[in-house]
Amino acid sequence: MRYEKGHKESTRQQITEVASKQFRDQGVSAVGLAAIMADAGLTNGAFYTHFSSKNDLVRECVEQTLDAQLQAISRNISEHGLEAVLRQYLSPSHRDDRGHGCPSAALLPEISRQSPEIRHAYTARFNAVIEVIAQQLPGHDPDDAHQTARAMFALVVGSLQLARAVDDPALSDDILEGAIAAVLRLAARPSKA
Amino acid sequence: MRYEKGHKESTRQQITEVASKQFRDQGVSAVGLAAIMADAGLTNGAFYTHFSSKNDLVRECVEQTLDAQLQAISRNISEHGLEAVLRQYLSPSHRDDRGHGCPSAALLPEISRQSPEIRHAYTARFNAVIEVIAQQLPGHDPDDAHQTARAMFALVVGSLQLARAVDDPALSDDILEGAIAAVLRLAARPSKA
DNA sequence: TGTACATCAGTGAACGCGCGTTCACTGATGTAC
DNA sequence: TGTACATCAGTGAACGCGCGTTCACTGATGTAC
Repeated sequence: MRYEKGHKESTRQQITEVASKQFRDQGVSAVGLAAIMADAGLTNGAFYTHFSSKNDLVRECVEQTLDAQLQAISRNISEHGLEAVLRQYLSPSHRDDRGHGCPSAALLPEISRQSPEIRHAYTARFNAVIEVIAQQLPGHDPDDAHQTARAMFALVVGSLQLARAVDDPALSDDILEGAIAAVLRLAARPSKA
Repeated sequence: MRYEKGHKESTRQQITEVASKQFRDQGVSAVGLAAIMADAGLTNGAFYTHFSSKNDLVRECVEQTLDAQLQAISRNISEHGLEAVLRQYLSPSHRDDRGHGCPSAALLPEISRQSPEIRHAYTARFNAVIEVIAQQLPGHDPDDAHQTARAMFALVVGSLQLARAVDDPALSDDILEGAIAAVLRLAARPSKA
C-alpha cells in the first residue's frame, strides 16, 4: 500500500478531532466541510472517502466527544469524587475553552434539531452519564437518584451556557459559583428525608 | 404617502416576528434572510429598508423575545405564583413549540457566539429576569436569592434543552418533572438555614 | 524476474444552489409654485 | 388648478462567495502470472 497500515483510520480520526473542535467552537451549521478538511491538511474531495455526508461526520463527532467525556467523568469521579468533577466542569478554564469542552453545553439546542440517529446517539450517552452521576447519590432511592442526577446535569449545562453568553466577567464567575453551590445542595438532600 | 401611517413599522414588526420564530425553530445560522422575507410576504431587497444587516435583525429578535418573556413571566408570577410559571415553562407544550418558546432554551449557545452588542443585550435581560425570580425567594438573603435564582434559571433552561434533545418521549417527560421537583427544592431551601 | 493490472487514499476542479448584500428601478403619494 | 418634482416602501435581478457533494484523475503500492 501507498500508506502505512492504519493511515486511513488515523486520517479519519484527525478529521473527526478537527471537526469536533470547530463544531463546538462555532456551531454545527456554521462550520463548512472545506474549513474542516483544510484544517485537517486535506482537500475537499477526500472527505467522502471517510464519511458519507456531513450528517455522518456530525454523528461521529457527537458519539466520540460524548464517549470521551463519559470516560473522563467516570475516571475523575472514582479518583477525585463528584465535587471535584463538578468544580472542574464549572471552572473558568472550561468556560473559556468551548472547543475542547462539553458537547452538551456547546451544542444542545443544535442536537435537538439534528437527524434521528444523532438524537438517538445523544440519548444513549446522556443516559450513561446520568447513570454515573446517580451512583454518586447514595442517600436517594434509585428513581429519585436518577431524577436528581438529570437535574444536576441540566443545571451545570445551563450554567456553563449562561456563563459563556453573558458579557460581564464578574457575573459569569458568579453564575459558575452559584451553580456549584446549587448542585451540591441537590446532591446532598434526598427529596424524602 | 403610498402606504397608511404606521405601515413601515408594522412591516418591520412582521419581519421580526417571522424571524424570531424561524431562529428559535432552526437556529440563527441555519436560517437565511430570503426565507424570512418570503415568509413575511416580501422580496429580498426590502430587508435593508428595515435593518442594516442580519446581525441587526438578530439583535432586535433577541431583545424583543426576551422583553416579551420577561413581561409574561412578571405578569404570570404576580397572578399565579412562581410554581405555576415554573410548571408552564417545563410543560410538554412549551417543549414541543420551540418557535414560540424561550429564546434562551432555543439559542443560548448561539447567543454566546454572537456579536458583543447581542451578548450585551442578552446580559441585561438575563439580569432582569433573575431579579424577578429572586424577589420570589423571601427566605434567602439578597445575594443568595440572586445566586439561587440564577441556578434555577439554568436548571429550567438546561432541562428544556435536554427534554427537546432526547428521542425517548417518556425520558423527556421525566426530565421535565424531575426539573420541577429540583427547582422547587432550590427555591424552598435557603443555603444557610 | 519482469510486466500488466488492481487497489485505494487523496487531488482539485466543477456541479447546482443558497448565502448576505447591493442597486437601479417602480409607482403611489405628498408638496411646491 | 395644473404640473413638476421629492419621497420612500418595495421589487427583482445581480454581486461575489461559500455551501455540500460529485467525479475524473493521480500515483504509489500490492498481486498475478
